Amino acid sequence: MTTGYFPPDRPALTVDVVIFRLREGQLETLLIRRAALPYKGRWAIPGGFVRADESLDAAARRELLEETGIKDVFLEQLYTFGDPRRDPRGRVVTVAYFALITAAQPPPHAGDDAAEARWHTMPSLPELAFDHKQILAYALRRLRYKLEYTAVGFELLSDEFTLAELQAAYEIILDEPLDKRNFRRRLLEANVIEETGKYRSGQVGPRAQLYRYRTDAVAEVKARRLFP
Amino acid sequence: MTTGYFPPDRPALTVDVVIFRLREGQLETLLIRRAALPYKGRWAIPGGFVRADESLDAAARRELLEETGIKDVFLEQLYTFGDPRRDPRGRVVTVAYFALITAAQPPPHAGDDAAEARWHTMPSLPELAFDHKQILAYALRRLRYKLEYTAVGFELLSDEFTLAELQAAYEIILDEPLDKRNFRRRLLEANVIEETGKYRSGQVGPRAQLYRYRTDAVAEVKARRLFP
DNA sequence: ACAAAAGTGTTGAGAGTACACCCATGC
DNA sequence: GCATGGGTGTACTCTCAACACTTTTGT
Repeated sequence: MTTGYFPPDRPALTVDVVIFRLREGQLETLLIRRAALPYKGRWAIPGGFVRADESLDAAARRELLEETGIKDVFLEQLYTFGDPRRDPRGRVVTVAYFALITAAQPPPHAGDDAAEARWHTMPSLPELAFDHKQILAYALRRLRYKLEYTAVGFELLSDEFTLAELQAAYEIILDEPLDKRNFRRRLLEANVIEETGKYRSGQVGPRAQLYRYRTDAVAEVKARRLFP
Repeated sequence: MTTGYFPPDRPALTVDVVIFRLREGQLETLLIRRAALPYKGRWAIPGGFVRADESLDAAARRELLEETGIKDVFLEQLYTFGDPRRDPRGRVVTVAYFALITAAQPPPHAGDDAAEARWHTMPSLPELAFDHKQILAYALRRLRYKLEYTAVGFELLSDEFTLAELQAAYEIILDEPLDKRNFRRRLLEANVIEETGKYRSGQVGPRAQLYRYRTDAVAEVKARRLFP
């Protein structure tokens, strides 16, 4: 950092928020259809300009609220994309975030800069505006990665959940089947969830114990070191 | 992303590059003493404004070259810091990078915005300008983290190195002793280094085999999953 | 000859993985 | 009564961690 001089030509700064949820056995992300040029009519990750007096986190949180009406969710800075030609209008640098929300949230409402807002299932996405395909791929990679060494999976479920639901969430995101007994044992031994004493019933079959995430749990896993 | 309208008041955008090297058994970082207000005379992480036509990576690379005369090093984006009050002059958002270089590099030369550039050993640092203490702490955490699941340690050594040197590097950064036999076995089994056939001699004791990093090695480690 | 540093294997403990059946409930 | 889904234990394999001596070379 920097001289006392301030450059006159500054890039515009935006935040883009990749929002994930699980629904009906699928991973979904919220996209908006652009109402304005450039890329008018294309789908894009929701986002907007950072205001003069707000932090980046606050800007991301505000965009999330405006797009979906949701607050108090998991939100994490992802990466900053700054290729000079990523926006045909001129220099726009974007700080990408990713958010995880539960399926039981109010439906999105299109903002003034979006003609439409809709959930898209992850494997089958439309063409995206700008470099948003790249940003989304990055977000998905990060989600999978975080899932493996962090207790972030709970952010996609409601407060109380069964172990079967949690396992299903992991299987959807990691895209591989998991062993039920091993899953349960490890999760319980890790001491990050606790029984609520309540049960989910109504379906065919026995009632399932409901669990909740232990807020006092420290759920970071040490990676197995290779070096060394 | 965004309407067709472009906001008139944009934050200034800088890159700051935390540069690490190992020297004489210590982890060092390059700091510059600020020649201008604010924080005149304080030590700071080298950095500068992003130019209109360059990517963020290019800006970081340019700053690194200007501060140290070095190119072709390990450089990675770290995090973007955007608190509205982090710079008293006004809104400045900075994209932090971190770089790893070998000790055998030309000495730094102070740029026009720095009164002085000097290497500081990591545990004992002076007071820093802006939020640079926080940025540096973040960079160190990331370095340690990366070291455990990535083959990044080699970036701090010269092209050819002995296993003892590599182990010493790990011990300095992780700040804990490592077992020699386990270290060697695991590293060799991981297949990321190869013998050069040459030896380091001159010191008391037997000659030590020199190794080099295998450029074709894929050196990412799967984390041990906790969830599930 | 002595000090410094390189190199080399084995064992025990713990974690990870694979695998199948019984029982409660709703229809 | 039957289909669905919840819940439970064990054995094997592999990885990880702890640990000490011999040999080479420079002074």
